[in-house]
This record gives sequence, structure tokens and C-alpha cells, in this order.
Amino acid sequence: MTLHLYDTATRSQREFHPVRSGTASIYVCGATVQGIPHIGHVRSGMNFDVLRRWLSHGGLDVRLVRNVTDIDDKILTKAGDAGRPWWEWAATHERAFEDAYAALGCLPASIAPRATGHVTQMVELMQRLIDGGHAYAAAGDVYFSVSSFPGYGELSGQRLDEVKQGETAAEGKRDPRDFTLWKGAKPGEPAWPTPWGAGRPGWHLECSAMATTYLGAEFDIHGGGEDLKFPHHENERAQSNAAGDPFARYWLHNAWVTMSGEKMSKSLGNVVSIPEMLKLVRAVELRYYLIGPHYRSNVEYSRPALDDAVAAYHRIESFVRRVVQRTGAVEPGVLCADFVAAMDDDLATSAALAAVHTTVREGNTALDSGDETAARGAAASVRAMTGVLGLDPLDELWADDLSADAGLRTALSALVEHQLKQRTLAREARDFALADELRDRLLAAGIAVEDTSDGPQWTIKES
RNA sequence: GGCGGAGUGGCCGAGUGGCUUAGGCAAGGGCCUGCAAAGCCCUGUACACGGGUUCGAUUCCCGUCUCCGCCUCCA
Repeated sequence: MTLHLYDTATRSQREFHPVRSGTASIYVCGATVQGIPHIGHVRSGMNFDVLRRWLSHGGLDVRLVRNVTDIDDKILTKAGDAGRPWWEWAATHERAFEDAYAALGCLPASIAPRATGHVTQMVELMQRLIDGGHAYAAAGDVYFSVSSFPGYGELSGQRLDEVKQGETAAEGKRDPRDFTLWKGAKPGEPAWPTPWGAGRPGWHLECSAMATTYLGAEFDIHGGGEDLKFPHHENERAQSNAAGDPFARYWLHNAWVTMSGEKMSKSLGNVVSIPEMLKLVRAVELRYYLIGPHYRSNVEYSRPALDDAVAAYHRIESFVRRVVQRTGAVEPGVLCADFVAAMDDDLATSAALAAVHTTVREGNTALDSGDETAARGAAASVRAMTGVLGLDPLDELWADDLSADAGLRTALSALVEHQLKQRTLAREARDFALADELRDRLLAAGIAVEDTSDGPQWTIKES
């Protein structure tokens, strides 16, 4: 079986064949950097990170572009309210997003282009559209003429005559459904020059311009959140196709993180920001939580569900650590057939994780029965599979501060080992009261002790 | 009004026309252990409701109810 992906445009799973063999090109709509990232934003980032890792694992040279919308109404408004320059506001939040993606194990994008840096390409695209009769300038703005493009609405399944007309009719707009490519500058607003007057990019235009700049007129996958299907992606596609670019071959959309049954969004005030989340759980645990359900299923955020994910991930992690502790370092090995089949089936991460857990159980059984070869094989497989998902427990990305600080680790280790030696002596003397007291004392200090067939093991207790 | 998605066992969450043990968490029983923890084995409660198609439907079709998303900025 080969990779099949669910394509929004055809509403079906299609076998993936890249435009250029040996490579894969992906454009993901990134954030409008107006605020702090929440778990919904990051879910999208992780879903496409998993896609990217899977394509890479399949031997493709993956180019992933994730844009940064660093100019729009909200950025101007919020920066203004805060009394800060708009560009500082954008840069600050761009860093917050970059930090969040990195903390959660998303591989860096090949490039994260900013809208403001690609005005030249946007002007060029608008010129082509105007020349072709698909766009027109009016009163300082530039509009796309929806009626000039027969395929409009095909991506999202919207019927043009049924689309609500929310945008107020602006002066010079020929059809209320026409959308803005370029916004003429109002006094005091940032502006870039164009042949039709100074202004700033409309949201839809920038993505078309940046996608084709870095990935070519035709590329493989265009991704983003479900809410972007219409109008954003519909408009992108219309612009680019009307201008003569074949554009994306597959359209992928990830579903929501909801909270109390509602979409998580700033306007509803029900967001959980990434910095807050990372105080509750480790980054890798949050990643496990968000990757578990299929990317096209909604995730209803809840604390108990998050705790379940923590426990489930702990099971995987402790197995791998146990094997390494007993038998030495293990490198990533081969993937289970079930895992591969699941990933090829439109990135069925839920089924893929089931394969991981099955391997963990088999590995634990092997370890308990003393079959180190089998246990190591299972651990190697688990590392490989979790690696594809960005969840490898031994990835240095997840190393905690303490284990990263060798000096501190050594000092603590010496102290704990001393205590454990006392306890071992007490146990040998069958003085279990003393042994338990020593264990309790360590636990109170945040050190959990477990007796194993290899002697006592200690770990730093979470939270 | 238009377009689309969803209702699965205590919880999260996959999946399928005839048993899939999905997986995890939690619960109960057992093995192991001085105890605990971990691990392993076993066990239970399902497919919103009403029709239809079918030898057989949780899985297909129709209807009902409920929920959610998009159609305005949004991952």
C-alpha cells in the first residue's frame, strides 16, 4: 500500500503522487501573528509535521513552507491598543509561535515567509490577474472578479448564489462577492507602493504569492485548518488558477480543538495558551494528546483526557527507558507493518499508536521473560515509530533540565544512591519499617523508587 | 437559508456488512513482589432514536432528535 490522503477538493482519498518525483512540496497556512498560540494552532502545526515526517521517512525530500501573516487589521488594531508599533507586535508573536512549534517538536519549516516581504510577488500576481481580466482596481483597492472564474466554489462546495454576503459593498466594487486582493492605505496605516496606489496585501493574495514563490506554480499539498476552506483557500485557488498557475494538487484540512463543545477561539475567550499548557504537562505529553486522535476529527479538550494521554505516553516511555537501562543504548529500528499501513491510510495516527502499544506490550513481556534480544528489537521498533510521530522518548528534545545538567545530575545521583544503599541494607536485614521510611522520605523529596529485578531504580517524580 | 462534519462501552478514542481483543485510561480478579510500584494474564459494560435494504447492519439507504464547524477575522 502507498500513501493515501483525503483531499478536500475531491472529497475522497487519493493516492499520493508528487509533482516532482523524489520530492514533496507542502504549503501550510501559518498564523496571523496577532496573539499567543493556543493548542488549536499548534495542533495544525503538529498534524502537518507528522505528514512531513512520514513523507521524509518514505524517502522524499520534503520542502515545507509555513507562512507568517504579519500584517492585517487585527495586528494593527491590537498593536494600536497596546501602544506598540505594529511590526513589533507582529515580531513578538511570531517568536511566540516559533517557540511553541519548536517546544512541541515540530521540525522547522524550510522557510517561514512573511507577507510583508513578498509585496513584489503579489504585485506581479495582481498584474497577471488584471491583464487576464480577472481583477480590477477601484478606489485604491484591487478586487478579484469572482464571476470571471467559473470554478469558483468548487473547492469548498459553496454555491455562489447562496453565499452570504457579509462584506459590505465598498465603493467601486462590481460584485458584492468579489474579494479584496489589495487594500488601499488609510491615513496612518503602513503602506507599500503598487501601480494602483499604496496599500497593504489582502490575506488571500499573500498565500498564493508566497506558495508559488517557494514551491513553484504547481506543488503537492496545501494545508490548513478546516475554517480556511472558505473563503481563504477557495480564494487562493481561484486567484492562482485564474492567473494560470496549476497550484496545489491536494488540499488537506485539519479539524478543531474544541472546549466545552465550542471551537477554541479568542473571541469566545476559551483559549488555553501553549505557555500555560506547558506548565500542566510536558511538551511531549501534549504532543501525544493532540496527535492521538485522527487529524480530521475534532478534539474536545478536557483535563481528564489530557491526563489519560500522559499515562498512555508514560507507558511507552517507561518501556523504552527500562530496556535501555537494562541492556544498553537502543537505536531506532524497523516499523511494524500495522504502523505503516495505518500511516499510509490518510495518517491514521490513532491506529498507528495502537501498533506502538502492541509492540510495547510484546517488548515488556520479552523483558520480563529475560529475552533481551526481543526486548531490544521491540524498543528499537518503538523508537522508530514514535520517531515518525515526533514522540521518541529518547529524543534529546524532551530531555529535562536536570538530566541536561550533568553536574547537577551527578550530585543528586550520589545522594540518592547513598540513600538507596541504606535502604538495601535495611531490606537485607528485613527491617522493612526502616526501608519503607527511607523510600517515603525520598518520595517526599520528589524521588520515586521502584524495586526491580535489577535492583532499585529511581526517577524524578512528575509535577 | 446554503455547504459540511459528528453522535461507539465508566472516560478518551479508532474501526468494520457476519468476532476487531482496536489502542489507551479507569474498575474488578489473578501472577509477580517483604510491601509498594512497574510489568504480564483474565474480566465486564457499546455502537443516539425510528424505519428500510440484506440471510445478516454499529457499519449501507431514508427519516427524526441532538451537537459542532464554515458561509465575516480565525489553525
